[in-house]
Amino acid sequence: MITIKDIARVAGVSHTTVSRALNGSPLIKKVTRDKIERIAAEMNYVPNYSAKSLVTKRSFTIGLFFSSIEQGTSASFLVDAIKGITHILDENYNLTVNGIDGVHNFSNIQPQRFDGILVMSQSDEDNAFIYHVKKMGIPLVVLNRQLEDPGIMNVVANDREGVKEAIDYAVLQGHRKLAIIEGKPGFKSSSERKQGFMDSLIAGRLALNPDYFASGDYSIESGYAAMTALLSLEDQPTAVFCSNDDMAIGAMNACYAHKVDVPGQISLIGFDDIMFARYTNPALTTVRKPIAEISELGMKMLIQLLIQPETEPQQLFVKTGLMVRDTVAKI
Amino acid sequence: MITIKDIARVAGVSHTTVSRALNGSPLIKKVTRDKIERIAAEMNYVPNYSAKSLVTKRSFTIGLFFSSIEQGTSASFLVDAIKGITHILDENYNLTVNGIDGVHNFSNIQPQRFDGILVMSQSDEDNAFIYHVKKMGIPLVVLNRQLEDPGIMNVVANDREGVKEAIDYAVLQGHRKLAIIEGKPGFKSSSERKQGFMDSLIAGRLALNPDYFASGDYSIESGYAAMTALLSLEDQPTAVFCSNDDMAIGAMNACYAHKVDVPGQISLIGFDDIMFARYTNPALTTVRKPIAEISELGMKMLIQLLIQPETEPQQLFVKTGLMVRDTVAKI
DNA sequence: AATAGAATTGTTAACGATTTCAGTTTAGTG
DNA sequence: CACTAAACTGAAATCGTTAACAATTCTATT
Repeated sequence: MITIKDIARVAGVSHTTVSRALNGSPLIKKVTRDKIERIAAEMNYVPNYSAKSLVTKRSFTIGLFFSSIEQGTSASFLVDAIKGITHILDENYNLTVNGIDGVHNFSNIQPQRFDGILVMSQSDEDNAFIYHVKKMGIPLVVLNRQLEDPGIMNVVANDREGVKEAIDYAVLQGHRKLAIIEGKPGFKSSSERKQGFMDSLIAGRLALNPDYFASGDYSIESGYAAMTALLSLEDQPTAVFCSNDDMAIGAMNACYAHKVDVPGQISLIGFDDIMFARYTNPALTTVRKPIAEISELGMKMLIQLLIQPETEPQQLFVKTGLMVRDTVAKI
Repeated sequence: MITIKDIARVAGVSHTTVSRALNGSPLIKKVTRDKIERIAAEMNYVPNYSAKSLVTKRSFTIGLFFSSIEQGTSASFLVDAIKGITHILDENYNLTVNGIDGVHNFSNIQPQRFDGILVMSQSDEDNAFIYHVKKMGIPLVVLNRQLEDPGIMNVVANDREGVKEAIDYAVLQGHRKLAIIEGKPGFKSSSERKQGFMDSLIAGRLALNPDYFASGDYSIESGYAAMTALLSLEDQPTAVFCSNDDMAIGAMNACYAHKVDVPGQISLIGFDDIMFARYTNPALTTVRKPIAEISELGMKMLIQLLIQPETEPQQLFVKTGLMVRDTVAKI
């Protein structure tokens, strides 16, 4: 492996000069810099990042942490997040991916090992991790889950508003009896989406029927079960909002199994707009959650934080969008 | 930040002794080791990995490279792979995730930065990257795509055999007119699956009708288009093998759009067994491809390679399995 | 009690970069 | 032409660790 000293020898300068030339220091004459850069290229020089890190105390790695990758994290989620991030991230930074539930030893999470950390958070349980990162003084952006703490940079979708818009649309189509299949208890997104649902009903002066609040946990199976329960009701709802697309797919399966026509008998609305949403039969009307945009924006904020550690933390909202497809009937 | 020298001062020994004690060297007396470990724990010592890396020339990071994460990589794929790997990987190793199409500068790929590399390969085009890694002498395991080169550790599913088994099953159900929607041209998996398809037909002494070979590219849309073409045929097939589940979903949509009953009029078989396969209507009969197992096994081989660089490369096959569900009719 | 040999521990020099401070050119000014 | 400021370059220290080799302390043997 060739080092700056080798280059220095060939160029007839000190290794200090080489270091400066290669790092764009203004102290170096143009001709010297050009010569050194040429020689470095010719010799296929690649800097040793361990040495760099040791002295600059920067690790050149960004950590992306999910609540869990073993369970509960829908697949498209992870991909879109990684896409959004690598899209922005400088090529000689490393992006590491981990589940928070997989780090048993917080001591590995220190400034020394991560220049910055992105947390794709789904649950309050992540807070222990988040506060550890904060305490360690590592630049941090929390994505996807709205935080109470204004001291942490936070990028989220406006779930509540997005759901309200979707339910408003269903009401506009004539629906008066609307049910919800709720998300995983304890997840902030669950309560936000439920709020959006209720906001719309209240704004439309519609009754909140306790029978129409079915519980779920974001899994396909729970959507199936909740829908089955809803279908067994004396007074069936005409439209059901599912707190994510996976549950909507489960719900659609339940309808299929019980020979209930969608949207003829029951209308369905999902949340997320996963890739398959447009390919269910009929195609699922849902709220698009822009994970890639959230991640991209989050990464941008993190970079900002790396450059200017004193940047004031803010809470940024990314707009959701209603994707009108074929599962909501006009009645 | 506290260093081994701080510990040495407190313990009244040299920093070398501390280093040895903390790294399990047999040269250290038990009482000394115990004392040092106790002090280190009390002082919340965490080793500086940059310094460690600099002198040991190990980076403590493993690179996972996909052909692309921008396109063509189905979501569940990536998640399952990461799951399988993190499951095995030691906690103080970092796992970085990247698209090969995202590395424009091969010079960043060196032994210095990666202790080992896993390539989740889909296309021949990855070869340039793969051979760069090999040339650099970085321990390497290629997953998912079968390589010609016996000099590289390779873990793959037995696609061909898996498909043959599935088609055999369809033939057993009475199907005589079978079509295939092929995968993305240039992908090894495409030709392997096609081969398995043909193997079965030949073994069953069935004719190979050129009209029944429709081209696709693994995308949902291409499945839709190919199925539409197949449906316009004078003499329609009774069963269609789709080279992956995404295309099968597209194909199912095409049937739905053309009011063709599945499996009443046309039977469908997929490949991969993605999470949604069991929730299509009707549920998709498909071949399960064990990505998590492949990744896990691959990671194990890589660890083996890290310990014993001279381990003989081998080609390992992981078994696929036929998931019989509801899209193949008995006729 | 002396001593060889084994068992521990310590000294010092890397590893490959950046950075501080000092030294040397070069250019500009009177 | 001398002198000073600006521009550039170099020497040496430093980052936190491991490792080669040297030195010391035990243990057991004579």
